[in-house]
Formats: sequence, structure tokens, C-alpha cells
Amino acid sequence: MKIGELSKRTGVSIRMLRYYEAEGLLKPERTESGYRDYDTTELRTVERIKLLGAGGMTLSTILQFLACVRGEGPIFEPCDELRVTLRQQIRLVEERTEKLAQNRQVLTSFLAEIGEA
Amino acid sequence: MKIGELSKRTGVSIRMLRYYEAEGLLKPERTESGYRDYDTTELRTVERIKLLGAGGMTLSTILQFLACVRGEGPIFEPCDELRVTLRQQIRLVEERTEKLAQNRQVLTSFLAEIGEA
DNA sequence: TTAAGGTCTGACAGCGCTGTCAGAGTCAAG
DNA sequence: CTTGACTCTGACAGCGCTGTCAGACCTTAA
Repeated sequence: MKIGELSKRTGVSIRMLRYYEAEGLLKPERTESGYRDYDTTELRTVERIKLLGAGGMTLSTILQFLACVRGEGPIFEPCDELRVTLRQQIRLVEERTEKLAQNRQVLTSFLAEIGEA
Repeated sequence: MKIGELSKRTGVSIRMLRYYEAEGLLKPERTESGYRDYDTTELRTVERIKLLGAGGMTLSTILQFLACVRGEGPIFEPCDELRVTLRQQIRLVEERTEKLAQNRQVLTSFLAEIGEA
């Protein structure tokens, strides 16, 4: 399928689909005239990228275990690399959460200090 | 005092002090030769900016109620604007926290799915 | 054949800082 | 006076996307 269709089917903008490619996450075939021609399996790859992205992962992070993401199986192949990355990512998210908690603390202190009014 | 001293005293890099000025947060005097000359009260202003920044606020957000921040009093003058902004900022932080919680959820689900191993 | 709509590449912009580098003037101590 | 430390301005870079625009080609249906 062409990029427009993939975009509509996945909800990912054409711009981003091309960006995924630039980042090495997708490698669609090309028609004689140069149009990107996506295999239907890429549909799932894109969905997975979306999901991982929803987990706050960077495309370059996702790229690290792309092999797992591109797996043909119904679910990712067992992939230690993926497990490691997932745990790191969870740590990262937890750190950010902690920082936000601190931010909140600072802000509420301020608010209390000047009088809730 | 000159910028180097203010930087050492506050721990804010020279680069950032100049940036604060560019953003309208500081307006130091200038010596004849063009050197920035900070009043000692700016010391406190910078500290407050640091603190608000630690709350996750953007400099442009801080700028909105700069008058309160620059106040001479031992603590901010009563300032409705500030209260409003603080509440908005707290909301923003909470939203980000929620999003991170979702991120974490997505990631842990993935991890469980491929087997904790 | 023509026109509309899809696609291509490449590049600029913006978010909010933050470091760094260049080229030049200034200041203070020896 | 010389030298080293400090300051000045302006600009480029990077993070990680994401939109948009330009100029040009392709495709498809009327």
C-alpha cells in the first residue's frame, strides 16, 4: 500500500511515517516511480512503534530492538535486549515521575506561602 | 556586581543569566564600558527564578508574574496573577504525571507480555 | 488529454533551554 | 605596558519530534 493509505489506517501522519523511515524504523519497497510501497506487515510494525512511543520511548530507543518489533510472530520474539530496554525505560519514567512530584511540591509550597486565598 | 560573581553566588551559569535577561527576567544596569552591573537584590530574584524553574515552570511563564517575583518584600506581594499561574502550573504537572503513569503502564504491560524472564 | 489529487525530496520552523565558540573590547595586577 | 582573566555580542548546535511549504513528478479517472 502507499503511504497515504498506511497513514489513514494507522493514524500516523505521512510526515511521521517518512520520519520513521529516516530513523531506520521502516524500510518500504519502492515502486518504479519511486513511491513508497508498504507491505501489510508494516501495519503491525507501525502499531507497535505507536504503542512503544506511547510508553514515552524515543524512536532511537525503539530502534535499538527493532528486530524484536519487526518480528513476524503474534508477539515479540523473546528478546533480552528488549527486556533490558524496557526496564531502563521504566526506570526513566519513574525518575521523571519523581521529579514531577518534586515540582509539585515546590509549587504547592509557594501557593501556601503566599496564602491560598 | 558583575555577571561572573552573580553566577558563582547563584550557581546559575553566565550563559543562563544572559538568557534570563534576553527573556526579560533581569534588567541589570550597565557600566560605561558595557558590563552588566547587578544590584544585590537581583540575587534574590535569581534565586526565585531558580526555585520556580525547579517547579517546572517555563521562563516565559515566570515572566508573567515577574512583578511579584521582583517584589521587595520578604515574600511575594499578594498577587492574584501569581496564584492563578501557580494553580495552572500545578495542573500541568499533574497532567504530566498522569501521562507518565500511563507510559509506565504501557511499558510494564509489554514487559509482562514478553515474559519477565 | 487534462485536471485533480497523491507522492517525492529537501528544508525551515518551533518548542525551552544550554553549551560552546569566535572575535573583540575591558580590567586589574605585576 | 603587558598579560591573563573577565566580559561583550552574535550565532550555531542539539535534544525529539511535527507541521508546513515549495517545486516537481506520478497516477487515475473523466
